[in-house]
Amino acid sequence: MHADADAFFASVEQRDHARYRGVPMVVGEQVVACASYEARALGIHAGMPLGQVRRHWPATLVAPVRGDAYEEASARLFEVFRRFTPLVEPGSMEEAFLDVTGRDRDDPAGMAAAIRDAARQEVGLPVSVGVARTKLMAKLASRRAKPDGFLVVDAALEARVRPRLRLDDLWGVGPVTYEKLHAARLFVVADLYGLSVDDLKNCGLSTAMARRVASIAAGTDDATIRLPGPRGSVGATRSFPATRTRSTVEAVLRASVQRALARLGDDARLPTRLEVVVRYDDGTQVTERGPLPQPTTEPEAVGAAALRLLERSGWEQDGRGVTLVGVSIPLPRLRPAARVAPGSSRQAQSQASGDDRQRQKGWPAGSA
DNA sequence: TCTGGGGTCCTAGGACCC
DNA sequence: TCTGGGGTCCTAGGACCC
Repeated sequence: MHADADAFFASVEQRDHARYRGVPMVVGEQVVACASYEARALGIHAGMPLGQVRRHWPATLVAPVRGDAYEEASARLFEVFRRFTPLVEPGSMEEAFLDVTGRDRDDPAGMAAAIRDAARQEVGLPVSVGVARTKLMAKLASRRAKPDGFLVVDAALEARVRPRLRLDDLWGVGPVTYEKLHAARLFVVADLYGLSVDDLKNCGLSTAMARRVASIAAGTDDATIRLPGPRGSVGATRSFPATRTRSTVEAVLRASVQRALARLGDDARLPTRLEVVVRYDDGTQVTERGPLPQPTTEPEAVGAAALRLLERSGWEQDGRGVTLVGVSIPLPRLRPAARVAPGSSRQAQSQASGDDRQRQKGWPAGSA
């Protein structure tokens, strides 16, 4: 099952403020982060500059982004999801895959309705639900069910629909991969029939992507729920008009360090590494990575390390303007307390990674 | 059909070790 | 001392997702 809140940010604002209900409105600061369905009907969509919205649709209401409200709504939404099954894989703040195998009393439509009702009653948000045999099909089903609906894809429907799926509609196939498939005159899933993984690799796909695409054609794409582990990294970036002024670039980088560290919250893990990203005005991007002098969340120490990495990128010697800088802080997979003496570290580490694999493999979904 | 920002996963090449 | 094979870790960059 794929459960996905409709127009999440906009729906939270409409829930909390009567003046936003039933009218075209958007959430955003500079650009539209989320448009209400009423606004979408006019042609407004995420990513559109707010200036353009105000020019063409002056009656459209604009709500500022209230991150805390969305976090809170997200937490309550996931509480609802977890009441139906502990096997919940978040896709983002507002959507998740749920393995409900054996929990739906052979009534997937009833269960989808129950989840939607619970989200509506308890969180006040519309949630669309897709039910199917695999994650891909469930995701496509919830997309099709929007807004505020649900769709159950049974075997007969899947057999009809799957061959006709457009490759550029597939979750996991982005513009780059689609372009390669398109160049090989492959457009829908049925065009993949008879092609091997090697054939797809010869189209320029990586091994992992070729396998994924081949499995979609074979109908063996996965239904595995991956339970979320601790997050892998925190980061912050900021874009700005192209500049070559050192004080500007360094100030933005320092501020990014502060924001990334703040994002760490109560996570007890101490970062040991740091990454600095620089984007130039021709769109190219470079990343400098390196160890911190010692594990720390001390802003001064992390900031100093960030400046060294920035220096190392050679941006000042580069003729191009800089349009974005930021940091990403990878978080250690092992808790410091789990560290062991050097003599046995290898065994301890391989054991730990084995555990992680076990966790990531999760549970098989079986067949619906 | 690109706006900005926050993430995950994969890959290729090199260093290093046994 | 050389050769081949296997493995891990690190680095830098890409693709994709919301």
